[in-house]
Amino acid sequence: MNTTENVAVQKTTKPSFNIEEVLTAPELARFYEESNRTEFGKRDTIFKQGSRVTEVALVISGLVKVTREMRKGKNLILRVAQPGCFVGISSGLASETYEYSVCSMETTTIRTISVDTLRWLMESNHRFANEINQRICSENLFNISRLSSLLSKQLPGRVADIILYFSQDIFSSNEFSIPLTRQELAELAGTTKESLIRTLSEFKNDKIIDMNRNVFSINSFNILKTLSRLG
Amino acid sequence: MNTTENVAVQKTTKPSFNIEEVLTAPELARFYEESNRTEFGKRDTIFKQGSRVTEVALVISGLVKVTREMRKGKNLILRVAQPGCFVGISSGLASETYEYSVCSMETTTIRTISVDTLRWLMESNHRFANEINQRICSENLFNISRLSSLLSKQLPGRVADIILYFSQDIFSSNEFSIPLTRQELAELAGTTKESLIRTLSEFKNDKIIDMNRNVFSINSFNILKTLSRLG
DNA sequence: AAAAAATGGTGATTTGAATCATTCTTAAAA
DNA sequence: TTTTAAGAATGATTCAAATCACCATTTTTT
Repeated sequence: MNTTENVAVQKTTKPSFNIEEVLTAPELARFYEESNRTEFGKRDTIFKQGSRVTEVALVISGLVKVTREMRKGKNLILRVAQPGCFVGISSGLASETYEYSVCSMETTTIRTISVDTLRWLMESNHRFANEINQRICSENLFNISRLSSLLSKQLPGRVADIILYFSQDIFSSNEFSIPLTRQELAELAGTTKESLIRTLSEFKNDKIIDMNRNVFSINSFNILKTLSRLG
Repeated sequence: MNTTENVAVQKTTKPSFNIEEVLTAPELARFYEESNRTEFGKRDTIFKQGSRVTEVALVISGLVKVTREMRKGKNLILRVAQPGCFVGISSGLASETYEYSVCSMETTTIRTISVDTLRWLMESNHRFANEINQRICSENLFNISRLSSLLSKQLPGRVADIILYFSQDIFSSNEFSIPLTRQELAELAGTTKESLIRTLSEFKNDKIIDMNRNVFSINSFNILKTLSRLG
């Protein structure tokens, strides 16, 4: 057995620092001067996969999803980003175009800065640069973890993973309302709408969770964790 | 249709810069002073998933594979790293333990440096830091690309991907000998030994490739690319 | 050189999940 | 309110790939 378990979803969506604390006054001034605050509705496109990268964004309030558009109509939700998270950095620093789309899941405010400004801030402030580096690396490890989970676990394990993900990483609660459709939940679990629904229904029948419409509550964390572990 | 196609394997394994060119004389001196040159045999473990991260490595010569150990006996090869590539950076900068194993595929020389030395170099030299950042981001985009390919393509497309990967990214030739067993090729394509063998045999019967033992040669790049594209 | 182990290859069978088809339900639009 | 559309749910069927069971071949060890 491995020391590193395949917990598909780790605490990588949670921000580990606050801009205001890390940047100096002049850097912060420049950040606010050169960034643009934008508001988005319940389900708007913030960055579109395939379009030219100009900016990265910091989520101020709300919730966004980062999705990879695969073949026609098939999507994979990579992660959900919360206030304090940056989105678009990997594409910004290593690609000409966005390699994924970013969409709001609810009313959301973001601040966008140009890639140049990001680079300037990173050169100007080592601590900031370190924090950004660490986030990129964490995101990378998170993707590796998902790669192995999505590839090696079967449905019950993957569905358990996404329930634990929302409970632990996003809402820090065992009762929560998920602002995603069944189709989107399937895109997070790497499956189809029908299969996801079936698995959720089984969980409900087995009293592992309660669920009405989009409100979920977890009855047995242990069973979910076991399902996640055993795949 | 998307602008960004799911080319599973992109040129992320190729190094984009040379240490000697980027570091200053004193930095280089420190790099050589604080790094250790180590030689490995045909299939040795360099870093072991789950063990405490102390160092990252620069591949000097040879070829290594980066693998994620999933459940009992199930592995996924994440990438093949060539001379000039660093391995272990994501784990080094964002984890206490290695999140993947690194193993030599042939006689290999590496230089290891401590994470502290890596951090020092990154703080000391902006260009070096930028290059490292860019590599981490590329690796991340590469993993995202694989995630979507492995999840959305079926076997012929995934097998076509790995043949194209070795041909284009690793050996830059349409005839090459792959230093991996069938089992390992399966671990790269995210499938089982038997299924991989069957698919390769079909490719051979259809005259898309020639193959005897570990020597592969590509007869039709176009068919492979089409298979990769259509999944 | 003989024995043992690891790797390569094949056929038959099983199976998890995708797909297809349809109904029910909630939300939005006319 | 009625109509229309979008989302949720369930059953029946199909299918790609995993698993199981072997045998052949190559490599390594004794």
